[in-house]
Amino acid sequence: MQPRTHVTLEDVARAADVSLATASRALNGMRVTPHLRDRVLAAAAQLAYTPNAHARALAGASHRTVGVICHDVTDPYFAAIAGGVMRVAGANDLLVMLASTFRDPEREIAYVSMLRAERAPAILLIGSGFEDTRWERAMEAELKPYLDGGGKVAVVSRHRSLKVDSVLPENRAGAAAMARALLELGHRRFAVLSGPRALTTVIDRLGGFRDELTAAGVPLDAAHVVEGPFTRDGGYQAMTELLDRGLDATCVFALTDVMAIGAYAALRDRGLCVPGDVSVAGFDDIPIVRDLTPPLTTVALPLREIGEKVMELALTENTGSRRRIVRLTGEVVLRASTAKVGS
Amino acid sequence: MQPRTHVTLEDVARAADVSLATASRALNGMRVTPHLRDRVLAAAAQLAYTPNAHARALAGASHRTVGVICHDVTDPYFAAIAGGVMRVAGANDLLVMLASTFRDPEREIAYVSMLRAERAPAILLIGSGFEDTRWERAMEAELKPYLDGGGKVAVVSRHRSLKVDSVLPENRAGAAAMARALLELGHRRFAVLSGPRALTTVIDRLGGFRDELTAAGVPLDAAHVVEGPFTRDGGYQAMTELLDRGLDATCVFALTDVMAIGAYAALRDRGLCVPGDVSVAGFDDIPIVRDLTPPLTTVALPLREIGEKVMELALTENTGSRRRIVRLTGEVVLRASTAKVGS
DNA sequence: GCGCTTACTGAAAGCGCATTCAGGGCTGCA
DNA sequence: TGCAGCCCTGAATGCGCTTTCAGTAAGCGC
Repeated sequence: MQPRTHVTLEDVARAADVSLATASRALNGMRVTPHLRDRVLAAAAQLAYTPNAHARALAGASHRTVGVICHDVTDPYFAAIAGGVMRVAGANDLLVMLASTFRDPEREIAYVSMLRAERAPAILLIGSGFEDTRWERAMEAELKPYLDGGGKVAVVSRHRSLKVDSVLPENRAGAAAMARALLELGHRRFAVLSGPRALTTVIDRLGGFRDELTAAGVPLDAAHVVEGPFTRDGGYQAMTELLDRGLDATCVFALTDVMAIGAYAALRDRGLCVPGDVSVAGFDDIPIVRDLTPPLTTVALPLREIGEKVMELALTENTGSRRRIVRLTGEVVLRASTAKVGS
Repeated sequence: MQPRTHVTLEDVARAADVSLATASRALNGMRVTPHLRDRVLAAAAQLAYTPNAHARALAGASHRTVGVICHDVTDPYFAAIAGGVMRVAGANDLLVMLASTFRDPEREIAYVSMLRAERAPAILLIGSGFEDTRWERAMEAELKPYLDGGGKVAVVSRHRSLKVDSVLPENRAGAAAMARALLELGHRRFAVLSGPRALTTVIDRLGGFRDELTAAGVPLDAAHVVEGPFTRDGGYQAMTELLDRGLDATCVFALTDVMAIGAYAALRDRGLCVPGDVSVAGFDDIPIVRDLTPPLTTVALPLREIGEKVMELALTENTGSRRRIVRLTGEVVLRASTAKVGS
């Protein structure tokens, strides 16, 4: 902000002809003679006075801006969760500082540092941590003094090594349930559109899916797992690679809906039909997938609720001695993108 | 934040056995004897010192958190623009406070007030203002002292009465171009899925479309314009209403892509084909519409660029005497959702 | 009407930092 | 060796606010 001078509390006090302390009290709703209070309020309104949040925070009043860090706001998955966070934040008269790391761990840490500097009362980390322990260590180191200082941290889908309150979608169970559902449809030859191996989300979803298949006697060949970034284009590329290799699967499981969208496009570009030629399933149930053609079979996560819960975790005191974990189950939703084999 | 005490600059100075001033200078990269500087830096690292952004802001250093207010982060249109804003913000080492009003004007003003209190160096307003002058007045009143205090404001698609730097998509021209394109395809009977009449975006897009049709001798019957909120469900409802009335149009123009998505669903639920039974066109070109079936004909706006530009406007000084206006043109992109009449 | 409690008010301290203003060590030149 | 001049350091000030602490006026019972 420019060096231009602002209206300060002192100006208001002078205009109302009361002391600074009285003006402060009047503005903060503490007991003040009605007569004086009115004068202060009138003066404040007349001068368009806005208290300086920095001075206020510095003087001890807790301030009301929480920090939220996600990978990418333009991704519907994060947008939906952020929406839930903001609903709860708004209801509690909180401002949200939303940062997008664009999947750069370095930037993520830089953001936490800035949020620490802001003395945000809470920091929310949304989205997979990097299994790469180097970064998780750095993050822990960054978070520790913050927590010691009384800050609150809550996370979604984060690496377990971070000892903080968490919202954990049941990725493993959800993927396993999807495996069962697909097996039930008669599929035996699967391919997986996977994400960066380092992400905990990938480990859980891929692991859950693979283990369930293995248990059913239908092992998943490593050659049928293709990796790509968790984006629409990543899904497109991965699907294309699969096709180039000569896909011999009847069903493709994309670890996220966004990747499945890319897979649809790749399939369409090759003239292949979903689910006629190949069934496709996703994970997350972002709002748009029910409007795809065909609507996507997926594991439905209560995205908005995830956002609400993580904000609530940060807002409520943890009275117990252990960190709290809210587990939210995903439910398989069968839509038209998956067909019975042989039908 | 809790009353728990933080590591302060004083602690660092003491640990490094230098004065407070020297510690401050060392940390801020000003000239200090290397020997002392190293000691300070080492002490800071060792104590996990994080400068208090509030104290810093209060002491005069400009602080680095800009405010962005949009209607709804979960809407891909706003998410895409926010993405652009964040890219530029990130490149400039700025934090973004992103607030979602959920289309409540009262909340929008409350957010501006909070941002003023935060002494954010810039406030960005993304999305249609409410033509209802009552709110625009209130917003002006809120913004005036902020601007007088040296704050920067930049807006996207905002009502013209706000005299601030603006990014303006060419809504009117874009809609007119779309009208021409559709006429060229042979369509003569149109329907429009419109949004809240009060929004400037609605006025421009609807006006541009209608005027162009009228000019071509194909007036748009008021009964063929249905209003709904700018959401997927709003589009669904509006389309359904049109269908219930006995739609006799060959082409439906949705004022936003998001509404068009809802229209697709409504049409599908009635067993109607796009574009076989009716052509559909949208506006915005949010990323997902090219993955719809059929891909949506729309007016493509450079959404990310819009976000980048508005952030840049706020970051650069306006040297001229008049407010700056960046006009971005939309381009008609014909995809498979619109067909030639009779073909 | 006097003394005491109660209820507000106002002065002042201090939150953590950037910055100004002097003062002191040092270099360089004579 | 002496003095001007420069650079760097440290003490002190103030940013705008909340909050304590002391003080004063009002209210009450006697």
